[in-house]
Amino acid sequence: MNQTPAGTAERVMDVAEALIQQRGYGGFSFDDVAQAVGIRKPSVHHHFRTKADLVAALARRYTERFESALAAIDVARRDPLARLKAYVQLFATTYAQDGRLCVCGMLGAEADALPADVADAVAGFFQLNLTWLTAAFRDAQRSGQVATGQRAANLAELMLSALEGAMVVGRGGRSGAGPTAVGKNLLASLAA
Amino acid sequence: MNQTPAGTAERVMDVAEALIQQRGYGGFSFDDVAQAVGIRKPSVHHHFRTKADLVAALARRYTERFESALAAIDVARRDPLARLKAYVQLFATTYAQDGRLCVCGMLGAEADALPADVADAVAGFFQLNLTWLTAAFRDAQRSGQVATGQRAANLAELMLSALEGAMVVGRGGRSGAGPTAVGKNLLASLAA
DNA sequence: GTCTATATACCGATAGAC
DNA sequence: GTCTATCGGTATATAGAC
Repeated sequence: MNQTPAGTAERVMDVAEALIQQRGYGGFSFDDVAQAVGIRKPSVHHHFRTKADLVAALARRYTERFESALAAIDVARRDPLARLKAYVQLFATTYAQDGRLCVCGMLGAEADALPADVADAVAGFFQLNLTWLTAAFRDAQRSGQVATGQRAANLAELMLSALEGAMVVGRGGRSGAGPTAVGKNLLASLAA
Repeated sequence: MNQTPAGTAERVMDVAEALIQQRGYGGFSFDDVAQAVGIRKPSVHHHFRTKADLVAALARRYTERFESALAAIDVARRDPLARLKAYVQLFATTYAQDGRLCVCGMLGAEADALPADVADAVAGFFQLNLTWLTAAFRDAQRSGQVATGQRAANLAELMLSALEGAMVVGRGGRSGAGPTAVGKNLLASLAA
């Protein structure tokens, strides 16, 4: 009647996710994960046959959670600009955890070295974000809160790029303020 | 009288640089470099004692070349906005080579997994860029080409973040337009 | 300056007992 | 579901001949 101790696979993904955010796909091993979870390396393989399986599953879970967060913003906020500000906060919260990068930002940088399944999951994350942001900017332009000189899809890519890049610059350059300030400054610059 | 065949160390750095731009610090080995250069692994160690030495030297060379490119822009262009457009082109040229990332953008993402010497070199690159961009935006604001609502230092971080992020999003998301379009759209949005 | 050979460690992954 | 033991491969790095 007792199946999985209700959560080992999830704990494995939790640990692997944090390691990817800190060191990247090539920067962690099954042994790292095993030690942090408190089991042995073959036990990790029992839950995820290969490293590609583990990271692809983790990237899909990350994307699903992000999708839920976006849906929650749509429910909680009706003001278009308030939605965009809440979106920035999503990245800020991640970065506030010891300077952790977005999982798919890190994996996107390493895209050339990733298994196909993982690269596909990363592409799905970016597509999800661009679609949501495009709609949000379109609404913000219609409500007169964002200038209409640029196409909404272009503003979406600009926003996503700025936030992903702000994490990289903030971490690599040490002095960078991170996604909170960059997102805030971008929205201020785009105001109608 | 014959010293180094005048260039093996440089060829090693050339190859390692391209591999980092494609796969990251953890994604290439001395053997990869040796094969691409056409020598054996211990010969690479003869020129650079450790991997950290190689990558730190390579990152410093990259920063020096970037510094020269910035100086060349200052000489060739007097118009502040034209200088910013030329800056965008620096990133666009890199990305146009098979979607190569900025060396320090890639290394910045991996910062937590980097030897101290390498991380220091990466931080120097970002600092150089932020300093130059801050001066360029300050001049563009004074000439009336860029809106004055934001501090020049904040616009500098926004621009650098957007360009670094555009490479990550463009590569990871496949559909992304890359730094050329993102930089152009940002400058258009910031116009006075 | 380049080579062969090697030391040592770690990697992802599997076999099979409990 | 977790374990011990291990395979085969590759990593960084060094010793010493040419």
